[in-house]
Amino acid sequence: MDPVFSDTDTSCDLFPHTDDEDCRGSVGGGSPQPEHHQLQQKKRRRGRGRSDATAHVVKKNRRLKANDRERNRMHNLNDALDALRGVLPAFPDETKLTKIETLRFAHNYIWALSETIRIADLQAGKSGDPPLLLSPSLLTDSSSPGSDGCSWSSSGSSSSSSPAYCASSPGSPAAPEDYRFLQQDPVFGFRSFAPGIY
DNA sequence: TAGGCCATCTGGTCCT
DNA sequence: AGGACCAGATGGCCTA
Repeated sequence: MDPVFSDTDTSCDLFPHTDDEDCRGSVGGGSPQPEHHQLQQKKRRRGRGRSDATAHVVKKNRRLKANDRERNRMHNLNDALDALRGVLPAFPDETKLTKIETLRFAHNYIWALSETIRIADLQAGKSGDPPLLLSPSLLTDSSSPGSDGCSWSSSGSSSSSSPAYCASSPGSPAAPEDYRFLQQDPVFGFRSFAPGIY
């Protein structure tokens, strides 16, 4: 971190006019010189130093404003991530997804929903039945890998729009037979149910 | 205590 | 010129 612009900086940066000499007195000073020379140097230093200090203050203020904007920007980003967490299936232990987990999970979640729709449409086309979208039976097929008691209810008691908690694995809706290629990610575990994301 | 996650600061770059 | 975006650095907190 640049000590010059750190927030814990001395008043020299923020209030250069309050203790002018203390702040810049050491710059180039220290060596014994004749009095008028010292005075001239002091004047010169003062003139040059003031503009330097002014530029310094301007720079510092700009930096502080930029820091503030950056902070707000990151807060907005975090708010968006929180909103995203809010629409993703929750986890039984209520552990908050990390940022990277949230993004990966959202990616997988969207992918899984798309697959669900695609497969449902295919099945509907074969049988002539009306399209079956997000069927609970489709998503909770107990024979499918990764489905160990997870339930998904679009009209259940838990939530009108969110899938219910998974009993032992976080979040991911159970996959039908067609999802047999889905595998647990060694790192992400059940939270990852789409291949080839990384 | 090491490692992961996070917030914040910072300087660089690009865009308006 | 100023703002937005980005990536690196740093330090704090938490957990295994």
